[in-house]
Amino acid sequence: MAVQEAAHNVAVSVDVVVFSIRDRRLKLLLVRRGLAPHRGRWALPGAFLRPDEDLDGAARRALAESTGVTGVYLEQLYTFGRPDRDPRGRVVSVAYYALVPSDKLRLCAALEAEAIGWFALDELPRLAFDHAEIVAMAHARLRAKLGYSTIAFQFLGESFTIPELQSVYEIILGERLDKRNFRKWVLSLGQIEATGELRREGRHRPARLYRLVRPGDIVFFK
Amino acid sequence: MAVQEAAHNVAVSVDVVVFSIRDRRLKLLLVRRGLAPHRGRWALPGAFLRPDEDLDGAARRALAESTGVTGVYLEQLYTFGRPDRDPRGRVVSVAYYALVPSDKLRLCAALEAEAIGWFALDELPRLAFDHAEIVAMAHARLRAKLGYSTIAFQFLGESFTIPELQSVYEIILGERLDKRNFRKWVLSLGQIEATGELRREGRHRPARLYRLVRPGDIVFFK
DNA sequence: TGACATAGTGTTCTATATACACTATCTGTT
DNA sequence: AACAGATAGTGTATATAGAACACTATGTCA
Repeated sequence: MAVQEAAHNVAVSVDVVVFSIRDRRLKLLLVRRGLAPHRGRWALPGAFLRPDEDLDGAARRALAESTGVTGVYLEQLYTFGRPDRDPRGRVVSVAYYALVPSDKLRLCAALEAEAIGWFALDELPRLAFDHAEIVAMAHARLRAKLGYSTIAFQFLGESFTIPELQSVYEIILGERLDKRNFRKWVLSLGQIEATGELRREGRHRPARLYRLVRPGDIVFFK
Repeated sequence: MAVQEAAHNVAVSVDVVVFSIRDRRLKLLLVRRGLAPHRGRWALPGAFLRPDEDLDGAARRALAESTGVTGVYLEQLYTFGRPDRDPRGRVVSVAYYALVPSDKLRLCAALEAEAIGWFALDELPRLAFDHAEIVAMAHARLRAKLGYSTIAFQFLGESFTIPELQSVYEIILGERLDKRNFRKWVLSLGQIEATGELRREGRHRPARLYRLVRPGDIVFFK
């Protein structure tokens, strides 16, 4: 290939920041490295780019291999390429982040016995490579996008109650919100509609269920 | 290098969308390719990543080599890696965009005789590779960031008048703005202060000059 | 000195965001 | 059956931000 003559050769990897809400906290999935470098340290799930794979495909593969999860929201975040970021050689990493709804997590419970763990964002272990920097950027992007997109709905199943959605916002933003104002705001977006069903849970009044008007789409507003 | 065993080898390039305002229009700099593939077609200025260079450094080098411009605002945009995007082989391109103030452009007037051109965004020629896609994403990012950052000031010199700043917004957004509301808004941000000087230009009342309170910083608001 | 061109200035109205307290409906217990 | 406990659901008043809108000020050049 002609391009290889002019160009320095580099390995390209993808790393994925996998967010989910568990135990009413925002957590991310880490894998414990079995090999050097940084053996035994926690790291983001990742993979090297394969010859006929595009970047999104490599990120989906890395996610599926570590969690078994498919079909979730995935977005490219930033590309990290400091020459010394990997002691094995020149590795440029294209970072992604993924949002996994809690109900998809039960599917991969079997995997959890292995070297995989969910960590709250404020209780992260020391991470391999420059992964702490990647996580910080992913967290900032997630918080920013909450305010002007339907990204938060990706943490919930197909149908959800407004209090459930509110708690997603509260957990990610780290602050309590007024439930009257929240309900008014979310309904004014025109993105959700009542299913007509109720969800009963606990010994109290059941909540109305809603669904996205355009499920699967991420909508930007304002 | 151990990493090369597991990893497919890829060439990494950077491509830079260089924006500037010329003749009261938003334009971008393109270079005419002298070599195959896409010989003779217009393309974004770019470079292959060198062994000891980080990604930002490669982007600054590509910018300097094509325009002679240094010290301008530069931001990573997105990474493009479709397997077939370059017929020479596997090339992953980390795209950047740069904002060049009009007064820096006079410095590289000599270069303009060569295979370099400035093109208005709505009059682009057919571009090489997937560069049209890169340009579209850069333009969208630029417009979005206008509303919540001081990014627009990067198109102006150290001191500027409020009508000059307003025209930057109008050119990029493609719509006229009310000058009373614009002035009120921009002053309310607290990011600029009057220098006390005036700029006389043309046969009319001179305008007050302003400067950024924190020159060099890009500030995000709201 | 008058024509012309752009700079600079305030107020009103509308829409959006915030603050805030009580009633409704279910479960489980006595 | 009724009561306690828990969360769902509702409306109004105030404050803030954005939008619409027309005239005066100050320079140059003929």
